This record gives sequence, structure tokens and C-alpha cells, in this order.
Amino acid sequence: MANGGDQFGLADRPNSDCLDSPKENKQENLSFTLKPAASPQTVSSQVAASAADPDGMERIKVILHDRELWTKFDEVGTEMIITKAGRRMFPCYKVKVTGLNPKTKYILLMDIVPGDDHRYKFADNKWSVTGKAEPAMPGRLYVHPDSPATGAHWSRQLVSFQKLKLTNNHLDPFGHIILNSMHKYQPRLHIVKADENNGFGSKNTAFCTHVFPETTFIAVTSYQNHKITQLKIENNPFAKGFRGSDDNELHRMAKLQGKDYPVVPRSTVRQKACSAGSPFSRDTRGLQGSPDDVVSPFSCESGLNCGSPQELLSAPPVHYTHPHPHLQPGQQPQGYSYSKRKAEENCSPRNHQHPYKKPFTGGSPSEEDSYYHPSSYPPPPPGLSNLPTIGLTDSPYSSDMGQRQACMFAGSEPRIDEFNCTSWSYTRPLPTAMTPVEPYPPYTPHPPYSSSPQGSRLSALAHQSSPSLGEHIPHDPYQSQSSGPRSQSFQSVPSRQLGSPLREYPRYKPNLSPPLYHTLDTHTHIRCGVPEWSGAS
DNA sequence: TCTCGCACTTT
DNA sequence: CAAAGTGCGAG
Repeated sequence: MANGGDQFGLADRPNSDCLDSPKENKQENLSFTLKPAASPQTVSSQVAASAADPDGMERIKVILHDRELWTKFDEVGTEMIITKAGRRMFPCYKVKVTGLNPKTKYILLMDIVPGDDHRYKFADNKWSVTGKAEPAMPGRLYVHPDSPATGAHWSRQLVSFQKLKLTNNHLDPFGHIILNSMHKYQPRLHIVKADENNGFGSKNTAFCTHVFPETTFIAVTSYQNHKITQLKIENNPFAKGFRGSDDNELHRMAKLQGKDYPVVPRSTVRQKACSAGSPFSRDTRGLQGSPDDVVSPFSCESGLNCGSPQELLSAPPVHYTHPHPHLQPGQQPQGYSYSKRKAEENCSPRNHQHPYKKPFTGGSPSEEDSYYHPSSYPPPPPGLSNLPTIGLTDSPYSSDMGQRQACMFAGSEPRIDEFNCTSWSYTRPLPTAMTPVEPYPPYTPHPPYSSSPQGSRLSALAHQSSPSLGEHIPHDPYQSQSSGPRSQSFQSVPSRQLGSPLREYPRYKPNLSPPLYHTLDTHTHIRCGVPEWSGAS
């Protein structure tokens, strides 16, 4: 249980000092760059940042909605069901975003990256590492259906990613995010500036990434920890039928069972049985490797960044490894975020777009619209730089399509060279147009995603295929963070500064399939740029 | 472990 | 009312 919080070991994060934002009720995440002088963010300071942050990305703050609920799950060890058809996440990922320029258009998207390189098992009422993680799959991005939209739009109300679905089907044709069961993951939010001047592809594309450690979870095909089952039943309206408190239930159960069984809902029973608490909290973490303390989440390179998300993605650079952590002065407490200014464009010719195309068999996804896009995976941000042009200007679609979802795939392998360039495509909802070419990405054993540009390089160094956050990092950046004040604040790092290396995912072989890239006209693929930050170049 | 159909729920 | 999201439990 709660012992410490996460069982995954994620929880504790360093508290960074960076900002502490006021965490009071809610904490907000602040993102700020840590530029050297950057002031922490008070509001005022944020404003001031403009010079250095022309795009204002550093002023963006993101607050995780229902953080208390996320924390409850996190303390037990959040599990998210993954199914062939796709399963929503619960708790639902919703955020409040502030600090956006009301008139500027932004694209909000999410991706879910490996939390570490391990495969887990749940035995003896606790999670433990059983081996090395499977190669990551092609990373897919879930573009919020309202994208692109103005800052005013995003700020008006909570931004919900409730339609995002998780699947274990490597050939998923719906554009859902593909994950491996019994592996740990970390959702990330990316905010990409999409103004008219620079469509996605432009080199100046600015973006920032926000990570809330308490949203880390282990993907499962069926719940392992009864406590999680219970929390889901108690909090998810759709599972109300399993709530057992009442007699009703018992009766109900009886009916269902039709038999003589005792009629107590299992979950209830289980719970009780287990109630002892989850042992694992800490244990698990140990598993992860991170010693509890450890943690430094991210080391900051220049001191600037501290754990940038990127890092998360990417393998931690060398820095990472540093264990201990104490946070460096720039770190932050709760979530972290980083922002990058622009990516340069280098596109490497390489991107392969991989053509795979397959007919979309699946029939059209009924779901609303899913689109796939290749992208470089992980490093989102970096990649982001290349977002396709959606309609920045206004895409006609945007609103209409409110529903559509877009996904980007990671496509090509990101190797270093290549990886600089990422291509993204964005599809619109047009059905026809959209047909994904390849609906299914072939499953590649290795994932495509490498993330960051630099990553590639680094990665090489790092080598590890797994990018997981945890791994390199002394594990879980989050961990450290989580503990304290979690969530909210992030660090933002200027992208350039991030030198992070990224994690690399197993690279994907070109042959394998690149992600699909299809493209219809609609989407464009934008450029690849290398993020400045990339490597240290 | 994972998949499937089920009854139940929300939307 | 229909569609879709839930966990359950047998296979």
C-alpha cells in the first residue's frame, strides 16, 4: 500500500527544488525553463520570461486533474487494462492548461513511453521484475481531437484524453496506443505551438512536454492487484455494477451466479483478503531498481534541465546515471515539463517513410477517427517539431472533427541520423483520405521509436534499448518526484539544453516496418528537424 | 496469460 | 433506445 507510494517505485521523486510551485491545493506544474537564471516561476516571473522564451512555452502550466485519485492508484500501483479492441484509461487523463497565448494555436497530444526496461510479474501480492522488457512497439501518439485549437480554447476547460485507448494488439488498426502487458509506462503530454507561420513542419515549432509521475502504470490484460480492481470499481462509473456495498449486490450476485455460491462480489472478497495492504509498494520499487532514494531523477545537464521529459523518453544521458540525486537545483517537484523552442529542420532524407501499406482492414474504425501518423516516436517534442501541418491556420477540421483522434506513429527508425528528422503526418478525419495506409504497422520487434534526436547518438552510447525512463535513470525519475509533491510542477527544459540522450528504443530496423506512414494528402509530413537540443550538439 | 461473452452501467 | 465502457469468470 501505500507504503511509500508507489510500488512501482515511481513515486518518489526528488523534490526538486526547482519550483515549488505552490503546491497547495493543486499544484500546478510549472514549467519553466531552467535556464540559468530563470526564475522560478512565479507568475510574474513567468511573464518575464518572454525574452528568452519568445514562444511563451515556458509559461505554460499544466495541472493534472483529479490528481488525488491518480495518487490513490499510484500508491497501490496503477494498472491499466489493455485489450485487443482498445481500453480507455481510468483514471482518465485530464489536465487544466494555463499560460497559453489565447490567440495562438496549439496541438495537444499524448504518448506513453516505457517506464523502464523491465518486464514485471505480480506474485505474492506484489510486483517484481521478471526480466527485460520486450522491445517497445512503435510508439503512437494520440492527438487530442480538438487540435489544433487556440490557447483560449484549451484554457477554457479541462482538456480530456478520455477517448484515448490502450491496446495490446501490435497490429491495431484503430490508432490506439500499443503497449505490452506487464510492462511499466509513463504517459506524457506535449503541447505544440502551431501557428500560422509555422506549420508543423516549421523549424521554429515550439513545444513543451509535461510528465506526471503519478500517472505511471503497468499495462495488464487483467487486473493483478485486487486493490486496483477495487479502486476501479469504486471510482469508474461504468463499473458501478460491481460495487458491492449493498445488499443489492449480493442479490445480484446471487442471481448471476445463480448458484449457491456465496454471494459476495469477488472484488469485495478479495479485497478484504488482501487488505493487508499492498506489500509491494516499496518492494516493487526496489525491484525497479531504484533504490528508494535514489533517484535523482534527472540530472540536469547544464544544470538546467533537470529531468526533462525527454529524458524520460530518452535514455538518460550520461548524466543520468547519476544516482543520487539530489535534485539539483533545478528540479522540480511534481511533474516535470520541458519546453523546446525550435527544432531545426534537418530532415534527413532518411526518414523512411515506410511504406507499408496495408489495407486498412479493420474496417473503418468506427471509432471516431483515428489516424495514424508516423512520427518519430518518442521524443516527442523533438518530433513535434515536425508536426504536420495540420491546419494550423485553422484547420477546417479542427473543430468539426472534434472527435477525431489522431495518432501519430512513430515511424521510422530513428536512428540518429534519421532520427533527426521525424516525420509526422496528421490526418484529418477524412475518412477517405485517411485511410491509413498501413493500418497496421507490422509489428516490429523493435520499436521504432527512438526518441530523441540525439537520442540516437546517445542511445548508441547508452545503448540500451530500453529506453525506459526508469532505467537509465536511476530509475524512475518519477520516483523521485513522486514522492514529494508530486505532480505538478515540471521542469521545463529548454529543449536545446536537454541534451538528453534519449532513450533509445530498440531501434527499429528499417526493414521492419516503419510505421506507417501513409499519407494521404492530408497529412503532411513535415519536416524533420533536429531539435536543437538534440544532442548536445 | 489472454480472449471471449455476459450482465450491468453510463452516455 | 442504442451504443459503448466495465469487470467477471470460464475456456
